Amino acid sequence: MPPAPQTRTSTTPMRRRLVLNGGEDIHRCLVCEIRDQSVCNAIDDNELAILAKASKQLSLPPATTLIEEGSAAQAFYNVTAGTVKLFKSLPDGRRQITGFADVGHFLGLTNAGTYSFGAETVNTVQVCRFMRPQLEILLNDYPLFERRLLAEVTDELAEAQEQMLLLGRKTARERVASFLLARMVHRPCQVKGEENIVSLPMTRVDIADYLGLTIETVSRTISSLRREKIIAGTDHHGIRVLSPTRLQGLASGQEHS
Amino acid sequence: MPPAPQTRTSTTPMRRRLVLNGGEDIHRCLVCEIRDQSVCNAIDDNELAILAKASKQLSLPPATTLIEEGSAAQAFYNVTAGTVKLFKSLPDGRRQITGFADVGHFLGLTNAGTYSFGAETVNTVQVCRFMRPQLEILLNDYPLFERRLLAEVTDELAEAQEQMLLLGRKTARERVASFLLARMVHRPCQVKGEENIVSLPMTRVDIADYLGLTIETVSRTISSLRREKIIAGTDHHGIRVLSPTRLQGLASGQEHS
DNA sequence: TGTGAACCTTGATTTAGATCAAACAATTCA
DNA sequence: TGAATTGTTTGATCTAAATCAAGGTTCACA
Repeated sequence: MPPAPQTRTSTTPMRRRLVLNGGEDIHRCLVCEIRDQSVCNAIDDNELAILAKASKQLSLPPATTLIEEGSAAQAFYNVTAGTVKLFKSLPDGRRQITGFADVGHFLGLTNAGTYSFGAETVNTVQVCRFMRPQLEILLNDYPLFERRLLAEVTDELAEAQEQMLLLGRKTARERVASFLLARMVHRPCQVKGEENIVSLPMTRVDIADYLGLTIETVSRTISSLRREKIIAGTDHHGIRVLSPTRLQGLASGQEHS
Repeated sequence: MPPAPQTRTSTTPMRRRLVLNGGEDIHRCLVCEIRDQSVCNAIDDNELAILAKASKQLSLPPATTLIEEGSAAQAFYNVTAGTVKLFKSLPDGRRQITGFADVGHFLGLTNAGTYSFGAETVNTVQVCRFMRPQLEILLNDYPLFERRLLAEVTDELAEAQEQMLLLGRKTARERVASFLLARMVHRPCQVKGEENIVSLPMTRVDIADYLGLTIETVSRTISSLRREKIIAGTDHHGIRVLSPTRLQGLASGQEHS
């Protein structure tokens, strides 16, 4: 696709020239289907060319390292397709997945010069990459963008606190139930009549590393929920929730009350 | 102390009048000793009267509820003295402390209309309280303030991720070591020659609820570290670290490598 | 379409930390 | 000052989840 001619208006300040170096299709952001799910919806329609130029779209195969733990913080990513796992590790290899970033989520924000976490694709992923200087220009020039990012980070912090409650105080059963429920609520299956299908693109190892359990415990717990007809298996990467109510009760520890 | 006369300059936009309703000493922020440790350092010296008027200083006794879990989000607090614990609970009473906010830290930021967490003072605490509308005015009028807040929340998220690694993957010994080390590093004792003294204003119950353990395990672990001469007790609320190196090794799981 | 590798499940056994129990400080306040 | 209360330590026992072990599935690709 040939790049469309630049149609900057006279009101655009000169320093925005700095971001106009991507060489990508400037219509990319205009036609982006998930824009209103992400921080990019803070940029006005007639400024989207600037956003497109500030970022570069990348398509990444499964198990690609996006961010190496401890490496220099150079880029910021917005996920437009697929799922990325974020994690922290101990020297002996123990790993904790701190979150899954799927469609509409960003990753790579940090104050330090180096990333304190790693990031790897779970499946085939599309991201828009913003290099740090470009990101800073966006933050400076678009107050709404900064506000949106603040809101997004605040939400992530609330999610992290919920996960601390899970890791510190919930049983294995409660953890698995919480996980399935959260994925059902936050990433509902789009197909009609299939609302209660939870997609699990990640492996059991990833689920275990997210829930602070072993793969054996995750597997046993899922089997047990299946035996009790609370869930039903479609295949290993999809689960149908038969009783959202019971799952909800389990997740908040109200099994025997 | 009588309130000093208002000396607003002619450049102050009219809508800032909205924040000029505190009736407090407008010099409070100017003489605030911990201003440069907090988000307030984003406000220029000659604008500090606005900050003082936008907030109200409160002195709170130990065990005061600042934020009720699930209550309407009406205020934002900046801690200027003492320590506040933030927590989340399950219906049956299990509790996870998600962090301790001490001097210089803020609390109460949320996107939702209600707080998803609770907050209670550990000891005698001084806070500056900003009501939501005032906070929003500050965010709108002072880009630096907003930027500083974004940085602060980003840091908190990184801390939360570190805590998830602790809760999900560390042993009791590693958790206690990490906790002592983090408190030593982030809240160093000011007294000269006493650099390795860690102050623990919270009870064992609080430490246990922060580390995802029971009080018995916390107590036993501290006793064991004392027996091994890695730490020495001053009293129950103070610990001297005898070997920061060994503690650091323990905290990152390198005990037997 | 078959074969190896990666992934998942189930069973037996072990263990770190929880729970139960009791004594021992420290702090409050009458 | 001392009795009550709250907080801490230590010991004995239990258990949820880890570890160890072995099959069973699924998937990629030759």
